[in-house]
Amino acid sequence: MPKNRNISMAVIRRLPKYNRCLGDLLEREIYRISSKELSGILGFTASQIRQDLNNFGGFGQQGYGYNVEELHNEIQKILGLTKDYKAVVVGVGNLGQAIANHTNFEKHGFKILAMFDINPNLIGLQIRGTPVYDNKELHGYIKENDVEIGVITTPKEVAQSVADELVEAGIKAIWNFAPVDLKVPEDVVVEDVHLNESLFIMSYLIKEKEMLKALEDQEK
Amino acid sequence: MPKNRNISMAVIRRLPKYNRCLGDLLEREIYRISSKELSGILGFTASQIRQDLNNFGGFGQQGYGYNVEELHNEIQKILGLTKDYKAVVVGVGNLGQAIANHTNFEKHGFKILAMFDINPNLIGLQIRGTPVYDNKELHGYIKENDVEIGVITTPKEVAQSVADELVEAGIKAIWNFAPVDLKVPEDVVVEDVHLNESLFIMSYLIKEKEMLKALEDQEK
DNA sequence: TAGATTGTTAATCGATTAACAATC
DNA sequence: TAGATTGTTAATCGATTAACAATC
Repeated sequence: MPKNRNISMAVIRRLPKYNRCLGDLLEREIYRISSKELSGILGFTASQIRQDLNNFGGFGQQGYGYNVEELHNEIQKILGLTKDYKAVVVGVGNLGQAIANHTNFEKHGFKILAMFDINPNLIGLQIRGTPVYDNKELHGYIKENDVEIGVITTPKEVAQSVADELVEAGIKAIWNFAPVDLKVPEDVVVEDVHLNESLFIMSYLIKEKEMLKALEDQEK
Repeated sequence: MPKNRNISMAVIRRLPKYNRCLGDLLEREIYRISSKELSGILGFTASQIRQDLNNFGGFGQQGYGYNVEELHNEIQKILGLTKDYKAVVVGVGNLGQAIANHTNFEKHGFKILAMFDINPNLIGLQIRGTPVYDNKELHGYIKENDVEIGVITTPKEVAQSVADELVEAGIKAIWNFAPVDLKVPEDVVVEDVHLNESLFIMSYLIKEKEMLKALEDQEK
């Protein structure tokens, strides 16, 4: 009976970290854990962990802590990982293929049914078992197969128009790898993976660390 | 003359967005912009934009706004994009290859010199011009070529030991695609791209949006 | 029961927004 | 000069941390 509603993005972005941590603990056959111990592993304060979890319900027990398996199950439910999703990839470049072949996603219930491209050399091929169709068939395919997720790995120039097609066909969410801010109606989810931004942030941090080091050396 | 020091991560993570936006404006031959106009494009408040930029210096002019080209140059400098970086990729799976072949990174000064793997079938190959070497040569190669960035696209089981090798060889930063929290000395930068987490967050948001919609329908 | 640890309220801290004097 | 818009200080908002009563 989750209390839900108005969970902040800061909390949501930590949920997968709890999920992974609890999975690891289970693998190590640890079945009980306190917020204090979790704090040691995750690097969040125990207080924050208790606050975060209590957004969704009281999963712990005073004097005991949390049952790892139970909490793991709850968080999987919260994340929506207990159901399967159908996805298609648009843009059969290296990145698109890498994602389609990434077996790990399927393990978590994200099934990539097909890929789409405009390149006639690719259309009709099977790439590791996943068929490549013509972009023109995108709309029909999504409708027919109740596809919920569209992955955009096209060049940035066509990303918005692909997004429009996906929305038009009734997609629920777009996993966007193109370096653009997509405009979609508010009932469509967009989750961005902006590799460029990640790289540039790393570049900034390298520079910052070097400046800091130079400053320290100077002080000596 | 940047005032730097103690810039919050929230600000840093917005810098690439300013950078991209300004690049787009230049392409559209717009040479002058106010924080108010930027606000309309980026979706940040004008106030936040001025605050953000003033962390690094006063780039604007009262009554005029910002010179797009000048500001773009400044932000590129701040991000450290005016110099070149040498990188290697460890783990020649689909993702590793996708990253090595992603020409866009090279355009911004990130040069991928070589890839490393333990698979004897891959070692010795050239993949689109990038040579694949044996993991054993990693340490020597990094030292000899002054490689600054190591990209980890290995399975998660070996990611930490690869990170250790990279650190040992004197790398400055790790771009980590493995779903683990790497432990490194504090003078090494780690920037994570956790695709799993991104996917799970999307899953959560889909569920949340569905619940919201169901609730709205109920109210009618 | 005594000890441990949660759930939750209150206090603190940091980031965002508003306001406005400075100035181009 | 008058209008526009910055840089910057002050006010607000939200997220994190601390504290502690409830309770297993």
